[in-house]
Amino acid sequence: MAIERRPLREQIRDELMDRLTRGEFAAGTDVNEAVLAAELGVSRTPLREALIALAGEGVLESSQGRGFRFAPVSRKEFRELVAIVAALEALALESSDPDHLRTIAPRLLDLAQGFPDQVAEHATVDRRDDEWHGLLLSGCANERLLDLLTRVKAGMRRYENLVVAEDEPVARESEEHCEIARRLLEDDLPGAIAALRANWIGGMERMLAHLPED
Amino acid sequence: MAIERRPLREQIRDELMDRLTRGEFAAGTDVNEAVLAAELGVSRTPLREALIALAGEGVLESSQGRGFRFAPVSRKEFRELVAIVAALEALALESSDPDHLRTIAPRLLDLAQGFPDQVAEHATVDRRDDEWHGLLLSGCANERLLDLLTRVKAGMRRYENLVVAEDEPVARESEEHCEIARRLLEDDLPGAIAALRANWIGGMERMLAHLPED
DNA sequence: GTCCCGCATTTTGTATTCAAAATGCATAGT
DNA sequence: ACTATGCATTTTGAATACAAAATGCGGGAC
Repeated sequence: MAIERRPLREQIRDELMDRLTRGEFAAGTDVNEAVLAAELGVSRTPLREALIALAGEGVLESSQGRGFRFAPVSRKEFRELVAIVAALEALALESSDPDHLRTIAPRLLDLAQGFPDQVAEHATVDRRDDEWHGLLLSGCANERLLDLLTRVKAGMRRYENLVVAEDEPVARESEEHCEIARRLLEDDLPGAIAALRANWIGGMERMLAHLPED
Repeated sequence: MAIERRPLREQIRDELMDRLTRGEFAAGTDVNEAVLAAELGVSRTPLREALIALAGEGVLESSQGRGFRFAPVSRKEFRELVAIVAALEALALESSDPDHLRTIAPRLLDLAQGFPDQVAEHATVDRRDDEWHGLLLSGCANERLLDLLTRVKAGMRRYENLVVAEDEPVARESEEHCEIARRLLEDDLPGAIAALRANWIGGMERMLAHLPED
């Protein structure tokens, strides 16, 4: 039995991210520390520590005397975040071991091909997408880069539940993943990186189409 | 008179970064919260909040029950950080307004040419380097990217005071900056980006040569 | 009726207190 | 002599208490 021994602030951070992903917090709304702390069954101290950590990831904003609020969303920021993640994942791929990439390529192809047909709800699609990208980057030895990526992606999570789910984009996404995997199979790293960039940019466009105007 | 009205945690964070840059904290050493808080004249609460923020930037590490320590340095991590910053600055340049770049190119050239001759101490060189890169990125509209860059660069600051200062590298740095500026003058954005990457990689090599082995 | 001022209330920011875990040392046992 | 165990001390983690700032409301002036 591995008993849970982590600081409360981390558990709270994770719990808040979970709730955020579930759409329980509206962007732009204030955090009431006392209420939230009571709800979580902890004191304000570790809660505030978690809030500060999340503010560092761009999930929250804070202003003097006014506390924390869930960062407002905007099409502009979404584009910015996608550009950053695309560049970072491209770098991660670039600095991955080519042998390892060749090894995982078949599995990546399988994953991408296997699931597009079966209808899945939004959350499932996202989870599978995360898994796929996780495997793609599993050969990157740059730990700081992987750290940074997870943090930036955390900042993107608040956009996931804003888009209206559709069928077509899922199929498109799958096709793009296949394309990347195929390039890797052929040892065409530059091609794979270009396809990866295209995947992010394309995904962004598709999501922007379903994002409400500011 | 603009009176200082910022949360203590932010002032503390800045003060700690200042001290870190001055080399007052050795990498790998533990933080004693009570002692440091007393030294700064604040309570442990805002100090811990600052420490958590710095941990999010990779300057500190924390482990359950053992508190915070200044993150150990390694040649591996340094290479990782440089790779990240190079990619991010390249992206920033890529997404800058070409007109603006052309406008600032002369000033960049001036700055790069003006100062290599005069001998300057390490801290001055770094500050000037920061200023130059700041100007270079001044046309980037991606706010999240600029934010991220400053945070990642903060994580790099602990390496600055580890290298033994030399004369030759400064001159080399200056020449590379000139090269970048010239490319921008000629409207050669891809060339400028390549030169920028080379500048980071080259600077890394030069610093690595003066970094002690792990 | 509207605007402004001041007070009461709420909420955040910081300090202090308490609890729990880790560290170090001394001692007993092998 | 070396290891292990128990206790005292130190240090962190979390909760509570206190102070200061912001918000909201009601009354009065115009």
